[in-house]
Amino acid sequence: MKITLNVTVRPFNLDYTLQCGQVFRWEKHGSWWYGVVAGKAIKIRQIRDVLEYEGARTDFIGKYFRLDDSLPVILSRISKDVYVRGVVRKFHGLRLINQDPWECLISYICATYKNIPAIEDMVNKLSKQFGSVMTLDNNRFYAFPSSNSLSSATISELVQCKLGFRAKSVHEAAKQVENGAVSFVELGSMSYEAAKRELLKLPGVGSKVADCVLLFSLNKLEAFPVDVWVKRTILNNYHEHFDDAFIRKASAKKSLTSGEYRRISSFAREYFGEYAGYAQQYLFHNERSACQRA
DNA sequence: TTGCCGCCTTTGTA
DNA sequence: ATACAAAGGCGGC
Repeated sequence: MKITLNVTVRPFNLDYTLQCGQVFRWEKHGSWWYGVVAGKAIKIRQIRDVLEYEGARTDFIGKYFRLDDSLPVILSRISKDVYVRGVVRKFHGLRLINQDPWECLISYICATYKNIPAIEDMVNKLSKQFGSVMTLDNNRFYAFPSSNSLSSATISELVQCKLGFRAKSVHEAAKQVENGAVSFVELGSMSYEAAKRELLKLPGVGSKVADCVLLFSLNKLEAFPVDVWVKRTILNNYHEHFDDAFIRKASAKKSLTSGEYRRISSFAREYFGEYAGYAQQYLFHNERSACQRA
């Protein structure tokens, strides 16, 4: 199956989109990217204007990669100054992905105080241990485990997947999803603020994790997750929007208080506007790629 | 109500 | 080798 994008009207860069650290389960072999989405193995590649794929329907690909988002409009809206304009130009075509909320929630609970390679390792171990196996091009792939399978796993089994202190949160969150205490369908229909209040009730979910779930899987494009990289880039490049005492205090510490988090993310939401989440992902990817480390 | 401290596993890197 | 950083959260005071 193929989609012709016409990238001048509908810009898209598959590599930036899958490499920028928003998803953890895609791997590139040769020119093809392989991943498991919605319980099915998919392969996809991009050659200039053409997106070629197997294992999914066209409408699913379009929805997953948000191909209906008008990137020219979004990028022009968030390009409020020369700095962000440069970053947007550098990674032009990067799109947010519309992830499965359940997988996104567990992935970002695991992401707490871990770097991206370690997160990929944890999520792959969870999938191999608890997910169903499938084959594509003679390679084995594993579905992301269901809420039922993670809620019925033991803590020690989860610890063996290198989750550490996150194991209890993952287990408890899985139980709450499984028993219906949280419904992603309901969250999707709520406002950003209301959905965030609900997510914050889950164990292992604070402001940052909640914003990631809202942005990456619940269509709340105004969400602006602030992790260590985003904090760094905002305080360095937008310091004129904060007083010196705040800059010094927030820069010195590794983790933010909830007040400091709110101050940075609400500044960004007001400054970048309704598509602040897109700005966040471009800035995050730029800050991280400026550093050599994965 | 808010702020600040210390701790929470594990892995990789300098 | 030993220390530090990593898409933070939470309970204590």
